[in-house]
Amino acid sequence: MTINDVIRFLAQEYGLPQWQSQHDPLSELIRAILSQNTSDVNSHRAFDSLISTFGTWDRVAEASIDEIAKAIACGGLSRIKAPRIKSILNRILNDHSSLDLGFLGQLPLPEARAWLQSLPGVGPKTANCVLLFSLGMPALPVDTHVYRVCRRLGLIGPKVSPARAHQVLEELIPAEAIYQFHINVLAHGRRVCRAQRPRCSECILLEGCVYGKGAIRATGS
DNA sequence: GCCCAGGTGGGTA
DNA sequence: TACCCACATGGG
Repeated sequence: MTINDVIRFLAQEYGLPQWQSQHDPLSELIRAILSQNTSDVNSHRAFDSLISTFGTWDRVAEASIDEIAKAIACGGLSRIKAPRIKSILNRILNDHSSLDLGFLGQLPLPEARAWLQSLPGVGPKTANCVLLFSLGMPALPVDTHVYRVCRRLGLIGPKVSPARAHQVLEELIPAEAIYQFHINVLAHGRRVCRAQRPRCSECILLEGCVYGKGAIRATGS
């Protein structure tokens, strides 16, 4: 089985999601930070609270760390995330004089990613969320679900770290298929691969597939 | 009351 | 470089 077989199978099972930008890059960035190590319910709650409390990002930038922390407390980890959000907004204002990350769309992917990752609290996963979901760039956010499913599929070896997995998977998956791959892997993970087992016996993709012999290869079609 | 959800950065060897 | 751990809240 090849990566193209996996992509084709996922498309048959879950469809062909078409990319469309749902949030501006800054909102996507703040959403991604609030989602770090946090359940979806809590992170959405924290984002909504931040918006309803301050209204605009300029007002968030003017607020104190304590005020931001209070607004996002319902999401958890507020004492870590509030200073990061404050620092990020100040950095954007200092570098670009307005709270607009649209300039990222004009940069080559590696430069846009490097700039994002230079921000406090922004690692590869958070940076790639902004690049993929808001700007439509071929960057793959590897969260715990994507990491777990891709390991079981043999797309990444058992000793590949989550940080390195970003590079490995982006080299493996055709750029034009990254968005649908991400969406469909999450859908697949939710449906059949949740159990904490080294292999997922009910996963169709994994029949006969083990690390090493029989594992999915990057080459071929 | 306990477990699970779930990225980043700092410290250490 | 690799590993370990702190970080905080809410739902089941």
